[in-house]
Amino acid sequence: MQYWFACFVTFLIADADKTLTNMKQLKPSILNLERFLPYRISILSNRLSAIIAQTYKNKFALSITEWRIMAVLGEYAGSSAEEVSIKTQVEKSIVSRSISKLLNRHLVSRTVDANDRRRQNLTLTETGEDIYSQIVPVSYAYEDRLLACFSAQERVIFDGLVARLYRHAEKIDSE
Amino acid sequence: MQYWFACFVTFLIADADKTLTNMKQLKPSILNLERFLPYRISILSNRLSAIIAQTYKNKFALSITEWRIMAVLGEYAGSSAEEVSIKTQVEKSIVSRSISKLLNRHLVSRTVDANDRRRQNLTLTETGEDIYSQIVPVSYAYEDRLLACFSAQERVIFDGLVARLYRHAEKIDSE
DNA sequence: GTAAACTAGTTGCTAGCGCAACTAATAATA
DNA sequence: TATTATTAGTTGCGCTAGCAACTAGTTTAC
Repeated sequence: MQYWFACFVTFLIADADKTLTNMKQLKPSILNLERFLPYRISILSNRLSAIIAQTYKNKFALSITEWRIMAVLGEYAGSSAEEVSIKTQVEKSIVSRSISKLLNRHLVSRTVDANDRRRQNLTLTETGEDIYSQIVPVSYAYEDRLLACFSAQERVIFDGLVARLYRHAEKIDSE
Repeated sequence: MQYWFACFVTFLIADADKTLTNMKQLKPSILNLERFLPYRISILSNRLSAIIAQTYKNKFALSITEWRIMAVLGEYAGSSAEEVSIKTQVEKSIVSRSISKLLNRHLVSRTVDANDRRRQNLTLTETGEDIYSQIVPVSYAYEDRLLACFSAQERVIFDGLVARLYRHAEKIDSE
C-alpha cells in the first residue's frame, strides 16, 4: 500500500464521518436541496457550462451546442445530422437549426449523400477546421484547470464514478 | 487498513491504468467529447434531471424549478424570493414567475414583510405542505435508486469530489 | 411494382431561461 | 432632510430547447 493511498483513504474516512453525522441531523420528512444528489449535479453542471459557454461565446461566437457539433465533425468528418445528434446528445431539431447557423457562417459544409439522398454528409470547412483547432487547446486548458483540484488518482476515481452513475441512470431511464 | 479499502484501491488502480492507456491513444489536436469532463457532467445532469422531471410532472404537475422553490420553503418557511433564488440557484426573474404560478395554484402564500415592505415572505399553504410531504419520499427514493450503483464508501467519495469540484469551479468563475 | 412502414432532416409551436430595464421601498450620505 | 445608492421583486424581450407534425427519400412486404 503506497503512501498516497493511505493519505487519501484517511481523508475519505474523515469526510465520511462528517457526512454521516450531518445526515443524522436531518429529519427524514424534510428534503435538504443542497444534499440532494440530482440537484448538486445540476448546479455543478450549470456552473461548468456557464464558464465555458462564456469563453466560447466571447472568443469564437459559438454556443455550446454549436461547439459540440463542430467537435463531433472535427473527429468524425462526414457525419450525418442524425449521427451528430446521437454523439452530442442534442435533439435533432436543435442540431438541424444549429447546423443552419454553422452553414451560414461557412464553418460547416454539407453534401447530399450519393447512396441515400435523405442523408447529408457534414464536414468542417477550412475556416471551421481553423476555429476548431483553436478551440481544442482552450477546451483542454479549461478541463485541466478544473481538474487541478483533484489528484491524478482522484481524477480517475471521479471519472469512473461519473461513468458508472451515468450508465446506471440510463438503465433506470429505459425501464 | 480495512479490507474493503484494499479491494477498492485495487479496483481503482486497474481503472486508472486503463484510462491512462486510453488517453495516450488520443491525438492532442482532437477533442473527444465523450471524454471531456464538462460534457460528461452535462449529459449526466441532463439525464438525472429528465428522469426526475418526468416524475414531478406526471405525479404533481410541477417543474423542477417549481419543486425546488417548494423544497426551500418546506425547509425554510417565510423565505423571501431573493433567499429562494440564492438557495435554489435559480435566477430571480424565474423564481418570480414560478412563484406566480405557485400562488395561482394556492401551493404557496405570501405576505408583505412588516419591517421591510419590499420583501415578501413566502410560505407553503396547507395544500402546498401536503404535496411537499408527498414529494419528499419520492425524491429520496429516486436518490436511493440512483445511488444503488455505488457502495456506501463510494457515495461519500463521490459526494466529496463533487463538492470539491464545485467549490473549485466557483473560484475559477469568480476570477 | 405498388402500398405501407420506416428513416433523415426541417419547421411550427409552446414554454422556459436569463439578461436587462424597470418600479417601489429602504438605507446611506451629505 | 434631501439626494443618492442599494435592494426586492416584476416585466419585456430575445433566444434556445424540445415535442410533434411535416416533407422527401428509402426499404419492406405483399
